[in-house]
Amino acid sequence: MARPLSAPASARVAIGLNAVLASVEDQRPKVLCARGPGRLFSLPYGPFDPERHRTFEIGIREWVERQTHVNLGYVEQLYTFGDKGREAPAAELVGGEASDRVVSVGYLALAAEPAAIDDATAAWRDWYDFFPWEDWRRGEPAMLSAVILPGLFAWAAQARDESAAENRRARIRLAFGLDRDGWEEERTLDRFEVMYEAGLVAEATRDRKTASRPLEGTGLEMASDHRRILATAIGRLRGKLKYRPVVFELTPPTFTLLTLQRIVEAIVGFELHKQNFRRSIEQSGLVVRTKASIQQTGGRPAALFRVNRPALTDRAGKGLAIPRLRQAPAFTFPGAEA
Amino acid sequence: MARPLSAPASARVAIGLNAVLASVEDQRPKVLCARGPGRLFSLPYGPFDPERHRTFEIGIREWVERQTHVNLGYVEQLYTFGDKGREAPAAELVGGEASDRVVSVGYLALAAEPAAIDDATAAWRDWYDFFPWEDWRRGEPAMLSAVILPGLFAWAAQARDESAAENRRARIRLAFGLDRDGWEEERTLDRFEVMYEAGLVAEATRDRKTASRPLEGTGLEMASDHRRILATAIGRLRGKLKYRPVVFELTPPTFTLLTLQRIVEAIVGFELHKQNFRRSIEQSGLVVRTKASIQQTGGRPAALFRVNRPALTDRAGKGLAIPRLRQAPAFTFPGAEA
DNA sequence: CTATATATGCTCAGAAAGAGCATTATTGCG
DNA sequence: CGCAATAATGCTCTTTCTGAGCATATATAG
Repeated sequence: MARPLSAPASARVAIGLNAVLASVEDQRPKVLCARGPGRLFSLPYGPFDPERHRTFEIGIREWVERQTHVNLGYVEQLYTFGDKGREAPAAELVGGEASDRVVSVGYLALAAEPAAIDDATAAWRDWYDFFPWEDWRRGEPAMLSAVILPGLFAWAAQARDESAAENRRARIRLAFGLDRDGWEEERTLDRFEVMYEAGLVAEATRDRKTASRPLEGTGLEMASDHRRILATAIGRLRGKLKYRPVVFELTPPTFTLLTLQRIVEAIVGFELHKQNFRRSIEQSGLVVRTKASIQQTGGRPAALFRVNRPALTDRAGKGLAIPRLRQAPAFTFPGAEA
Repeated sequence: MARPLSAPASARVAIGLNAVLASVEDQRPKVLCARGPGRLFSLPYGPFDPERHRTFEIGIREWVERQTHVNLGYVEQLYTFGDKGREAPAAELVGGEASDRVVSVGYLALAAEPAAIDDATAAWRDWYDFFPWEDWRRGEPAMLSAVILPGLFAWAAQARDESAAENRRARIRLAFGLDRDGWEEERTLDRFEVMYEAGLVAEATRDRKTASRPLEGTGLEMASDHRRILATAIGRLRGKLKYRPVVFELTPPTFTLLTLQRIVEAIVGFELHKQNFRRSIEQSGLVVRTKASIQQTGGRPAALFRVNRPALTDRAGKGLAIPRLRQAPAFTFPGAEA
């Protein structure tokens, strides 16, 4: 079992740090974007400099905070992306020579509010601009059954043999909740990857040279594999909500329970049962009622709450209950499936 | 917002792949270990060669399978470790010059059974040799209240001010379940990190030059930060069991429900309620009863089950229920705490 | 045949989760 | 002012999930 202490020089690669800096504003989940090569949106990216940064996290915090003046409350490593071909498009712009391998470590960071960005090349974007099919707050997104699922089924049908086709169908079922489990909001990445493989998103046609054209309604393209990273981040955040009290990294100092609910809904992408949401939040002990209350437009004034900081560290083990409304009616699988 | 397409040459680093290859044999969770420098145990390690491997996962599979002849069923990226100082000990062996930064991407892999290793320098070890306090199957490990907690409390008491001390105490409470939530098996990494910071494990005394001596009963030392990686893997696997049917990567082709239960218990580190475990397994539809049965030593013969493969992909969304027995009586916090 | 050791079947109680009804406060308008 | 509209809050009910434990069935070892 070889254990070389250092890799051959040929094996050196550059490491980049990608940040998905998320925030919720006005019932919209936002992500900080830059304009990459070819005017594509991209995630803010900074090289990791081993000379200056003792850890990745220090590196990420430093350059994000310096460039955006946003104080990162919460930072979490997402995934390390090292697939070949990630940088292919860039290499081709440069002239077709074999591109340097760039490995990037993706981070998820949360900010309480989308601070003004002083850089004209950067802006906060609603993350559903990139994943319109992920927002079910106003019901099932139309492009799902109109465009995406038909496209996926066609792709499944093109498989070389029946076993491969069944395999593709199973992946579609799982990712899009066509089986008894229904739509699982945290499968964001699975959904994007199936769509990518099926050639339904712009990145797919760009990365391969094949002619399958991306469809309308499959969201905005991003540079490199940034949309995949963003999908990973959304899925991770959606999952994390349930078992860690991370929402409070996104809340203002004081908020009503409905505000809190809207923030959660913006992230998970569907509406919650109001009364049950309050019940579980109040029981959790993660928030405390302040004496103040606030009246929004028409309606009984709402009590203002604030985070119960000590409970946050003590009970870091608990997340929020996500009381769904009636399970969205599962799609029926056209042909071949029940 | 700078987005350099390639990092300066100074920023290049070597990437290593570390594998935690886990298996369960004879009611013991095992991990494949090599003997590192200084005869310390280490995790198998291979350099990532961007020329040869299109993805990390391909790289990991290739060299682990080649060297161990174990077919990796399940492979999952764990975390990317890039902290400075990770390789300090090695560098010092080499002569004290500034060590090259090595970033390592840790992977968790599962194998159905610990295949014979043809390499004298490698061996399967019970992972509780490294984390004896994590095995509660025969009740609370003695060294916890005898050695570890006292050590941690002493560390908390040494904090510079009361606020820092309370902070340390909160971390200890959370990691070791001293508060109302009780012991949470998946907090393996938190526990190890607190112990490391408190100087209770051998790695801590080795890495700093300080004189705090590691205590008896705090497990076997590993090279570099491999024990941290292993702790991450154990925690991840323990958590994953609950929401993905990964156990079946560790089972023989056919097994009794008790065998399955023992495998789960080996991983989570505590005993389960037998009847409730069966109930949930049978309801899950993840296994099917075969006609065969088997009689072990004394006792009614047990039905043999096998995995229900189609259900595994379809219902990949569900994990196993972990029906705990009576919550282990929470420790009481000495002094200062209730 | 008896003592033991499991495997299996079932029941019961309490907690958690999903739904929906009823009441209470405010604002905007005739 | 009285009424409609809009939320915020309080509660109840039912269904599931979970934790525990009792009872019965089927082997093996004397």
